[in-house]
Amino acid sequence: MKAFIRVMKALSDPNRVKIIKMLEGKELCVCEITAVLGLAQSTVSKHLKVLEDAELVDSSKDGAWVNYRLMEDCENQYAAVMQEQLKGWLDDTPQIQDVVRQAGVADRLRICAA
Amino acid sequence: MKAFIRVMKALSDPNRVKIIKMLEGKELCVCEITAVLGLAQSTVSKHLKVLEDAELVDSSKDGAWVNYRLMEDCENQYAAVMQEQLKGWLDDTPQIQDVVRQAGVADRLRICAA
DNA sequence: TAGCCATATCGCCATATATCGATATGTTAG
DNA sequence: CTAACATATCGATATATGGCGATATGGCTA
Repeated sequence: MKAFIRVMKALSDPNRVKIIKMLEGKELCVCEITAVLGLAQSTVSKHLKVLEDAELVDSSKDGAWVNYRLMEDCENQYAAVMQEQLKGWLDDTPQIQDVVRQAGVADRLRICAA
Repeated sequence: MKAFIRVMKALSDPNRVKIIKMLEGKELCVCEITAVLGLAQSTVSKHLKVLEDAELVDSSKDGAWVNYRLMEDCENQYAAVMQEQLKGWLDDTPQIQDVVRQAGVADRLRICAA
C-alpha cells in the first residue's frame, strides 16, 4: 500500500510529471532539468528525490554531474505500470510538449556554467 | 494535464483507495463506507467528492441514501485505466482485505440508524 | 591546496490537504 | 407539519507539500 501511495503522490505534481516526460526522451542532469522547468535548483533536487523514492527514476554520478533517467526494470510494479502508461499519455499537452522539446535540445555544457 | 493530476491526487490517499477497492465489490452508501473506515461522516463525504471530481466514482440517490459505485465507461481515460489497474492491485494488502471484507457484509439497514 | 562548479540538504514560509464537530439541506415516516 | 435520518457543506485546526534562498558536500581543475 505504501509503495502504491508513494507512486501516486509522486505523480500528483505537474512539475514531477514534466520531469518524467522529459526523461522519456533522454537522460538529463539536474541543471538541465532546472533550466527547463525554471525552478530553483533546490526545488528540482527535492522533486527528483521524491521520484527516486517512488522508484520511478534512477540516477548515477558522472563526475560533478548527476544523471537522472527513467528507472529500468522497476521492481515496484506500480512504478513500472505508471511509467509505461505515461509513455502514451500527455503527449498532446502544450505544457508537456514545451518542456520535452526544450529538454531534447538541452546541452549541459551550454546550460551549466561549465 | 489537470485531469491526470486530479486522478493521481485522488488516488494519493489511503482512505480513498480503500473506498475504490470496496466499491469493486458492490455499490455502497455513505453511511456504510463511513462505518467501515471509522472516519467522520463529513470526512467520507469529502473523500467521495474528490473521487467523483476525478471521475473515478459515480453516485445516484435512492431516497435519503446516496449510492456510490465505480464510474462505468469513464470518459476520463486516466480514471478508466487506473480503475482497471486497481482491480488487480492491493488485493493482498491486509488493510484492504479488511475493509473489503467488511464492506462485503455491510448492511445499511443494520449500520445506519434506519 | 584553493577555489569553482553541480548537487543535496536545511530552514523558512505560503498554500493545500485530511480531519473533526457543527450546521444546513433534503427525504421519509409518523 | 414535525421529527428523525442521510448526506453535504462550513469553519477550524494540524500536518503535508511546494517553493525559495542559504549553506553543506563532494568532485574537478588550476
